[in-house]
Amino acid sequence: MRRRGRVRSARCERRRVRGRHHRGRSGAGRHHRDAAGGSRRRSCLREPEHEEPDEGSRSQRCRLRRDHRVDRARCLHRRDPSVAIRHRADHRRPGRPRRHHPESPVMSTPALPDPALPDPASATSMRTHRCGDLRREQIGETVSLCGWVGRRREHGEHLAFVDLRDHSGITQCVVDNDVDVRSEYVVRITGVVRDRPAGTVNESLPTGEIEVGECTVEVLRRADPPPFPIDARADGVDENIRLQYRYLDLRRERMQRNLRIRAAVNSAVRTAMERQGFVEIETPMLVPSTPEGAREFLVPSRKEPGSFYALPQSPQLFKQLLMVAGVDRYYQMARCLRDEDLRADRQYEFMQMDMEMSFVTQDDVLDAVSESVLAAAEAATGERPPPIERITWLEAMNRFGVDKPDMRFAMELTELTDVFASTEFKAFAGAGSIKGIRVPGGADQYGRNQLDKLTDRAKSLGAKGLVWLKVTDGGFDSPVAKFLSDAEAADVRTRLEAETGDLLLVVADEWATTCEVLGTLRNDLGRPPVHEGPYRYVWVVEFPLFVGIDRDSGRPKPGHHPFTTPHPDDVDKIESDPMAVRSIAYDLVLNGWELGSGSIRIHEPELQRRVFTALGISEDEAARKFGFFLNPFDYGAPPHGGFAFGLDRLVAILAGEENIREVIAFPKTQSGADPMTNSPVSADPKQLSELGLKVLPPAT
RNA sequence: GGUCCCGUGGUGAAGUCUGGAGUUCACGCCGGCCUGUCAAGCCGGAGGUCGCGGGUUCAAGUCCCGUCGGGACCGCCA
Repeated sequence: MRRRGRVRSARCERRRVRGRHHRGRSGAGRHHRDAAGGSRRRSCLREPEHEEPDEGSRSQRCRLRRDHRVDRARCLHRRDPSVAIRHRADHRRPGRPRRHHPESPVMSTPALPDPALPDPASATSMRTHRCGDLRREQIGETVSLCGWVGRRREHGEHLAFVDLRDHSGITQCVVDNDVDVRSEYVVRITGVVRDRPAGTVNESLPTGEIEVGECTVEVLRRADPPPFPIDARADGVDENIRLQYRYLDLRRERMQRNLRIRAAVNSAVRTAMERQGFVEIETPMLVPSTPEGAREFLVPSRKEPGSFYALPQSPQLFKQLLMVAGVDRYYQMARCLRDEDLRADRQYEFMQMDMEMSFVTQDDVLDAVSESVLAAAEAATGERPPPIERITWLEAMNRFGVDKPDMRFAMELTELTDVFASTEFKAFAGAGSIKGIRVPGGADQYGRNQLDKLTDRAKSLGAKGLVWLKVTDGGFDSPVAKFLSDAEAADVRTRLEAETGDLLLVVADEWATTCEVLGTLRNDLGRPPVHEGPYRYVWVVEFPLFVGIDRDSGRPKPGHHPFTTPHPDDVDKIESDPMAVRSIAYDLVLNGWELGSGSIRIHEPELQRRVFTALGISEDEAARKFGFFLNPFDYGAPPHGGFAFGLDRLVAILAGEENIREVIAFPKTQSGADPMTNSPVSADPKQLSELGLKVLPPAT
């Protein structure tokens, strides 16, 4: 009872302390943000009423997200991509003794630990094992674990189960004294590994056969209750709150796993590139602004007020100059920055595996990149994908309507132009291209309302309209059925292999529009979540050299960039039929996500001149805009080509995530803000004056 | 620049269409009970300026306008 009294008083005191602490913490948080200064939007964020998280996601989205999470977990369990990462200890040779002297110094982890050796990341001066390490082999050993207190299950004064958690997993510790430990306290627990009593094994935990008993608990740091549970339930928490407390979000298994998949991918990519003789070379972050491409982040120069650096949107020009420099094979895990609007698959800053090689053809580049991507996939999933297939851009457009086809599902575009060659139906007559897709069993799933929405969607994508046909036993249920001849109706049915109950969607327009609209609808209606089904890697090759006409200048726009080599078979057409010229440019696509792109570059001045001319760029303009880049070629540029793929996207898909923010430790929101650091913040007037800058009042 | 969805105790939701007292549910938190639990259980309690501002109304979480914040998408991303 004496002890209980102590506990009570300790808790009472804690309650008092906690009350003050809470207020103090909130105040401190505001103070911190106040110190950062900011615009009206940010000062609004700092208001007390905004201090507490107050934004919740809506039911449907959340339910979907939760369901998705469950499915994903199942799926991952099935494919088992992360076991090697999560439970590296499993790979230890049984019987090999573990080091468990608290004094044992442990040096830094090698980049590629030999899985056959004891994991050097395990023991430290303070612990003998990580929380996910212990198995039946350790029974009888006295161990020390360090970590955060997860769930506690108290059964009166002499028995409490504490789930001790670190990045590696959870171990149940049986505490029979009354130390006051609460959620997320940082503790060190020393005790003896023992068998769990019969019937109490937890099969859902890798450590579930054992527990640590006779525990001595040292509280290393008390902690306030977290704003959300540090487990899978936080998947449903508003992302803004997760980002505000990212350091807590990252404690969760899912996020730890994602960080480690990312590290494994990085490591595998580096190894694969180095094995192939590529040299990692860093290129500058402060670079000149380049005339073409994405909007750049500008960095003002202090030494030269009024002049600016740009942050690189890619190391493109440097890597090509490295080829001129005779490096032969370059690669870099390159941070790239683009000031364009953010999306689920786009952040301001992102990582690319950037590479370039000399004296090569397309096959050499594709082989080298494939090796690196497949090695990364194997590292993350434990399974090496089959060789990557190739299709041409034209085939991708015709069959899937997009240049980044998701080939995990069918619903391919079907050619119908010839069916309606002499149609009476005005909407189809004279259309450049008519194609359709079949939504199996879609007739019942799509009511009038949804079909109207699909039509709106098609129109917003540039189509003049959308024809829908519900397949019935005798024919079509459709507003346009009466305009189709019997022969046309029969042909449509046969071509699309339509069966009763299907929904058919038909678009008639210019070829590009028809493809694009149906390709988008195909994705809208048929695309599975990114983590489902097989991984379908595909090289899309033979991109057109020019795509579309620039609205402002009236010139053709380069499909990849203006230094891309035209396809040798099409070089003759650069002047006569530029839009028909293919290029040696290629994209790598995974499950409908563009992972990256590359090309064989032009290294001959004459060909470059012809392409510039086709692009409407005069010699003067070329010299002015690209001289700094192309003049070095005159000192001897080797034939070369390269590629870059986005690591964030690759990791996201391999981790089963729909959003690259989930595989970035500290991402930005869609508006480009970081709720944790509250960036961006307004600049100190002194900084501005040093840089010779003045902020204009907001235009109204 | 545009379209759409969403802001309700610490967290997630219901309530909003059809205005009538801050109502409800789950988790968490605080206290009590509890010796084999494992997202423990039982009992009790605290906690909200319904994002913010304006309007309509006798009356607004609910209707209208604006605004801030989050998300998805179009434009943009050579």
